[in-house]
Amino acid sequence: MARTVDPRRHEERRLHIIDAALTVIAARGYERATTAAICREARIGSGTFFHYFPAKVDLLLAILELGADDVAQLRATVEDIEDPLAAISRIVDQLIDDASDPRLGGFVRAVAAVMTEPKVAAALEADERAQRELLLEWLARGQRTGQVRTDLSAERLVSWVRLLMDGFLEQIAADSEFTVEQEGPMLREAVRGVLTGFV
Amino acid sequence: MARTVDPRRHEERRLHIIDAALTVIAARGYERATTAAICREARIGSGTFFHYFPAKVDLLLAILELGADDVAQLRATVEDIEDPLAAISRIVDQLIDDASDPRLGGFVRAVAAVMTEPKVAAALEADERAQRELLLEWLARGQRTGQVRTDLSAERLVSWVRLLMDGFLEQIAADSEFTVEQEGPMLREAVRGVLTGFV
Amino acid sequence: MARTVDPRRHEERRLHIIDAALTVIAARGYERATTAAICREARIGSGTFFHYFPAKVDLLLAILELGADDVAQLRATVEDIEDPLAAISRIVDQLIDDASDPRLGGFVRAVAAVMTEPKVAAALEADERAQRELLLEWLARGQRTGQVRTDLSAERLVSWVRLLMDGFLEQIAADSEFTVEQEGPMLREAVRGVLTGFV
Amino acid sequence: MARTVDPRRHEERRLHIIDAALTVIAARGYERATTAAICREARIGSGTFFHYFPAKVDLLLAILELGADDVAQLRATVEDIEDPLAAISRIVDQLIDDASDPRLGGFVRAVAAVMTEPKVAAALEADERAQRELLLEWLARGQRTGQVRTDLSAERLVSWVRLLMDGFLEQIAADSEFTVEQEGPMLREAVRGVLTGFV
DNA sequence: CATGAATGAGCATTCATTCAT
DNA sequence: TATGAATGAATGCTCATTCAT
Repeated sequence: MARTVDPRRHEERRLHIIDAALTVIAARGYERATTAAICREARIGSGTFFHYFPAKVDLLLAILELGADDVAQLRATVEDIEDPLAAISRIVDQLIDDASDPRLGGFVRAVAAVMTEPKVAAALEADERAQRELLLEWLARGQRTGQVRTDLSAERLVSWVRLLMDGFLEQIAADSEFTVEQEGPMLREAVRGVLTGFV
Repeated sequence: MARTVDPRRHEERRLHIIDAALTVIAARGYERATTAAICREARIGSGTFFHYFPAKVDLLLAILELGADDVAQLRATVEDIEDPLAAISRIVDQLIDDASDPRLGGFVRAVAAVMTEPKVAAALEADERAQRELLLEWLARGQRTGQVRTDLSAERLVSWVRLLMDGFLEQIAADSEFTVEQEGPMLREAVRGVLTGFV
Repeated sequence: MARTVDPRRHEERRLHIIDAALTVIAARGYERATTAAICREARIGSGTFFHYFPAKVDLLLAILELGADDVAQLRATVEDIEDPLAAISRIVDQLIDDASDPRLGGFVRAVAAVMTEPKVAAALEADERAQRELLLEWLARGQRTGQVRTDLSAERLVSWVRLLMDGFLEQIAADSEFTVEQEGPMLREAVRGVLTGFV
Repeated sequence: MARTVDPRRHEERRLHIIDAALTVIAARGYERATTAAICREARIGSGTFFHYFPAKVDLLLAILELGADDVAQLRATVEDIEDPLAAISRIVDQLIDDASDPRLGGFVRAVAAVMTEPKVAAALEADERAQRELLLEWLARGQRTGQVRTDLSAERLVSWVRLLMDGFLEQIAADSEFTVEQEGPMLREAVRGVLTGFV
């Protein structure tokens, strides 16, 4: 009668726990998101939790992994776009889309606070690098086509686009008047302003 | 008639602990900054810590209080400036100055992760409000003088300036290539760009 | 469908901890009965302790609860007795029985020292009230049948019976020559003396 | 200019601290009566406290010492009385007098809870022994004169008188309706009842 | 003498993790 | 596989006591 794992069910449940964790971590921060609270939210026993994740930190790592996947997918999505500025716009749109999940801001804050943990730092850095690389390619291309200013290095421009994106997420999280719907377009404008120079 | 408290020494020591705490909290985050670690950094006994702060959270509150004082002082500093854009520039310069302390970024992250705590949330909101109000006044004045765009409300513009400032701090903390010296001028430029439109 | 809680085992373990606590508290007093000492006595880990009781004080409350149950049971036991004096005698016998547990005296002392704690005070008052009420009913009945003196109010008589009972417990605890076996009968006699007057 | 101790002032202050301690200990119990609270009550600095008492426990010991002195004084007071029953009555009266200080009951409870401490146990036992001895002498004398029952050993009778006295104190402390004024005479009656047999 | 700042041992409690069922 | 009872290391905090002024 011993049936081995149903991988589908396993993955489904794993994602269910991740989703619950996202909710709890975004609301309380990583340290205050106790495994007990996550299990309650996910309606599972604590034992089950550790069936799916060897340790609490691995749950965080799994979420970051998912983020890395998203970047890979985004990279594929924009691959076929011709116009560099359009591609970058698409990347920014993706952030705006993601920011619609009200948990994202809180989660990003939460993760930032655990950067000490070497494993988290590594995962985060990989994520960061992937995102920067994606931007870097399109910015460099834009510079080559003359659509993006060249008085700043592509690397610096990446940092500034990231600055806008991070700042955007933070404002969304911090200020209830600052809504994705209203400010999303402004973000696009600001990114374009940074890339073309403010004049 | 015995010697009683020397308020000077008391305040000095208090600031010493706060300084040590700033270091540890910035490096590890609030939760992981154990009182033991802070005491070690400050070279004091645990009893001494609680002699100066009734609870760990009050230390955090004290630091935020210091931040509120800084805002008040900044407000006084710019009071006499005539040109609104110059005043705003001065405010941005202050941030750039503050950001030279490499701990600030980590500390801001750390605080963001504890916003759950009602007392911290209240203090943070007060801080935030003070900063926004200061900006708001000068932005509104700038709008009246026609130096600042008026197609966006002053409130929204405040949010965008804050977005740039928060994002700047985050990049400073996250990216070692992103230095205050090099990017400070760019921040001023970006703020001006936001306020005048990126035409 | 995994095995869930076995309520029987849970209750058993809970009582085991309570029993250990009774020993330690009686010996050292409540404050000096550290949770660590109780855990050692019960041969459990500190985590287990707090698995069964949310806080140390709740353990004390649980013990007092048990006492309240005993009073309820005693009330039921004497319910069918006809003769008021016999019923009161039965109540006194119960105390004498309980006093055979050498820990009782120490425990009573220990509890008395924690009466500051509001929750403890409330529980203790409830206990006290239950005991007084039980006595009161039978004393009043005894007064109506003429077996109990009526020159003192039933309430005052209750206080005096309680005085004897509390004093008895205290002597048992304090004086090794004062044994339940030898002095129990004398207590019965003294109670009867109080109720009928010492002519 | 160095003047040595003024013994009068020293003793005065010492008693002042003891008085404050009595208040605090009676209200909170010994463990919860922090030295800080006692110092606050006595309006002295914590350093001063330890000038007068080497350790907190020594304060308790000093209070018990005072109790022992009272017994000695009581012994002297009754020395000249002829009638044993009158002498015993005088001893009981002393208790009733002492019980007028509403702190006594709480203090007795508090001390009972610290009996673990060997030094306290020793002091308490000395106190206890002194009181018992005083009673014993007069009870034995009463037995010899035929005024006190002889079917119980003098030692047992002592225990019973103590039982009444302890129980009286406890009721005073526990029951606000049970007042010294009203119940004092009843205590005298009860003691007499115990000594002569309840018939 | 009087003071209170400084100390650290000791305590209650939390929480990630293990494991028998 | 899923569960939750059991665990103990780690943490924030209290408080008696010391000592320089």
